Amino acid sequence: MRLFARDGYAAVSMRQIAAEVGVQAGALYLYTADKQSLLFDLMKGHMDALLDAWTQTPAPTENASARLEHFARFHIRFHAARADAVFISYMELRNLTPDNFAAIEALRKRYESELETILRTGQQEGTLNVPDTKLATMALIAMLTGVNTWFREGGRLSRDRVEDIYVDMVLKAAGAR
Amino acid sequence: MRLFARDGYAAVSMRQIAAEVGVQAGALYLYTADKQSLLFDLMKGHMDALLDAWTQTPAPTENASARLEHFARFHIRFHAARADAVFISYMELRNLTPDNFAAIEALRKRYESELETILRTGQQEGTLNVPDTKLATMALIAMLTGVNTWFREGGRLSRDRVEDIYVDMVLKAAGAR
DNA sequence: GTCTATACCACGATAGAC
DNA sequence: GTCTATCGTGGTATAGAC
Repeated sequence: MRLFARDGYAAVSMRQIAAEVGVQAGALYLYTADKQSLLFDLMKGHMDALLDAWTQTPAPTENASARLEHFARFHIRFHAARADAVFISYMELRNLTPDNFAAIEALRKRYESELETILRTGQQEGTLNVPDTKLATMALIAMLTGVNTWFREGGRLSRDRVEDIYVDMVLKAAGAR
Repeated sequence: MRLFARDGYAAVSMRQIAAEVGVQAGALYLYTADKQSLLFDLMKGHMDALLDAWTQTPAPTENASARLEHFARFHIRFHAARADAVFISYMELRNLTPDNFAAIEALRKRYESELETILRTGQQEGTLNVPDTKLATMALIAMLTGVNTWFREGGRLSRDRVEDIYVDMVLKAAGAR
């Protein structure tokens, strides 16, 4: 995972991976069918963990605006804690075989639909005001996941402060009242 | 550019590139020093074109809120028209040599600082309200560039409608009054 | 379960004929 | 300016000894 995240799937050789874990290249094939499976298993594991974690986090019941804040905080925290897996899951999609790609894509859509449901509910009950729930879903996820591209521990702002600031912008963008 | 965008720099061979343009692999080296230069020149060309286009677009003078809307529309339009170059410029950064990476990074920072200046001015004059100009810069750019990951011509919404909706969310997120 | 050795292939880049 | 041919290297994956 570390090597794929740093150099990219196509640029990492099985020999390098073997060296990293302290065996010879041939021994890797006792644990994985081929290089492609290695990539797919990493991505699948990440998406499963994401959906599991979300399902098991108790959501606020008051209104959709509170649930949106809850989602934003969950998203930032979960993704910040797994920068390598997140990076791979966005960057290496094109290196998946068609079947594997479809499987990962389905999981990603399931996660996105969780946010879309919140936005649609908020629109209906009047606690949120988004011009288009589908576009707002994509826009907010892109914004939140973007934290990973620049945030580094020990910088100007703490993780919690960054989270608060992004939550503020997310709620405003979604017209929370 | 098309091959790099579709399969990734590391996965595309000089032989494939040669076949795409209708020559043999050896002939490519009459036009480029090596594969790395090919990537760098594509990225450099894209960033130069971006900064040139922005500099040459007349910006509104009334207030920062108007300039933010102008920036958002410019960003979406410019990036939508060059999906391949944008994709490469974000995905292949790690395949640049350190020197080449630094050169591209400097250009990217120059572009980001254009948006940051708008946000800071708006904060001072009171037409915008962002919790942190640096974070808002990163958040808004991530949101706007995200359009490219899902937008396809001929879908549910026209390009102009998508642009309007994103502008609405950008202005709200930046606390435009 | 891990090693060494290797089959087979494709890579980037260059040389030299035309 | 483009071709064919090739150099040297390194890729994934497997075979078979231990």
